[in-house]
Amino acid sequence: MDSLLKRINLEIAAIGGKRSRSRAQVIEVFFRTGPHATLEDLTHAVRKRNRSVGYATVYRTMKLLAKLGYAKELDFGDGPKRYESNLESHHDHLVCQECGLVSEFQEPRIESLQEQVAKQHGFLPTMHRLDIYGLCRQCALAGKKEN
Amino acid sequence: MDSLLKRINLEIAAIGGKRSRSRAQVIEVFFRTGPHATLEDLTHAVRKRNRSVGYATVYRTMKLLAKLGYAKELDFGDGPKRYESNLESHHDHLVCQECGLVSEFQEPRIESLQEQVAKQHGFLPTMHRLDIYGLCRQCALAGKKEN
DNA sequence: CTATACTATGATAATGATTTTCAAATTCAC
DNA sequence: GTGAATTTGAAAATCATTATCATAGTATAG
Repeated sequence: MDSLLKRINLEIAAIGGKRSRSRAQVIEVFFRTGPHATLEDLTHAVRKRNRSVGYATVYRTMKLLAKLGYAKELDFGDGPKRYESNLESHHDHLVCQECGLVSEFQEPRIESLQEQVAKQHGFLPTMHRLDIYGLCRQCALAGKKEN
Repeated sequence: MDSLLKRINLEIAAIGGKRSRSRAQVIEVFFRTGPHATLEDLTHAVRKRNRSVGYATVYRTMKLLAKLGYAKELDFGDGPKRYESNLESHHDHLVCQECGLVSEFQEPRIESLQEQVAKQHGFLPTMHRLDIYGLCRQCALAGKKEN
């Protein structure tokens, strides 16, 4: 964690930025918090430690982390954007439309088919997003019982 | 087109709704307009015919079409949501991050892998969204030349 | 250590898009 | 037509995101 923060600070310095306590706190909270947190979630979490951190700082820090490639912005079409660490290997999402649960999966065969499709279209892919919406196991079972 | 409108009106009646001229115009314009139109696009297009149609009516009509399954809401993470007809067979999107071009593709093998993944997770899928972001052929070539 | 020149911050305001409200108009069944 | 309902258009409210600005903090050169 400390070495990660150091690495990020180096990159920030490299693009002409300076360190800051608030930002470091946001970064630490972000990597310690579960995935799919909203800006509001993160702001709340940071403020538990340091009451004086403003929403704008959390916002700017997350934009910065996204720019540097450490965070990914997610948008599942409902409320606000969510953020997740980009340190782990790539994965896609299963989103429950009933309870909001977001789970993750990897499927290399899908990835490679995507590459193929892009190539066929002369398209140079930089990233993709695959979200499957529906009912998670729990909600699917609950739904069945009701009928 | 007329029969489509009739069918939609029947469904609206079935859920206790009434017809309306403005709504019919929105629906017609929507199906005649190219894909990936925003609410603003649609409002403009409708107003060419009928100056008095309000943005709210376009908004409500599109929500209704989405609810009935005739339209799909798209959100590519940039500006406002876009709408496309859901009458054609399912497809996914290639989104150019440079010029904004959105093209479509179908890949049944990806679809079936998605089914498999969902099943493995005990997940009951209702829909999915796969967007590949990157550079379209044109922009990829333009980028190469610059270097 | 201090001065200086910058970046970062927090509060707040501005923006942009979506959604709601409400009185008036329209539709439909009778 | 009449009455009970839905729909409409304009405007306001909401919600999330982004920009602004004066102040505070950080790095660096001397």
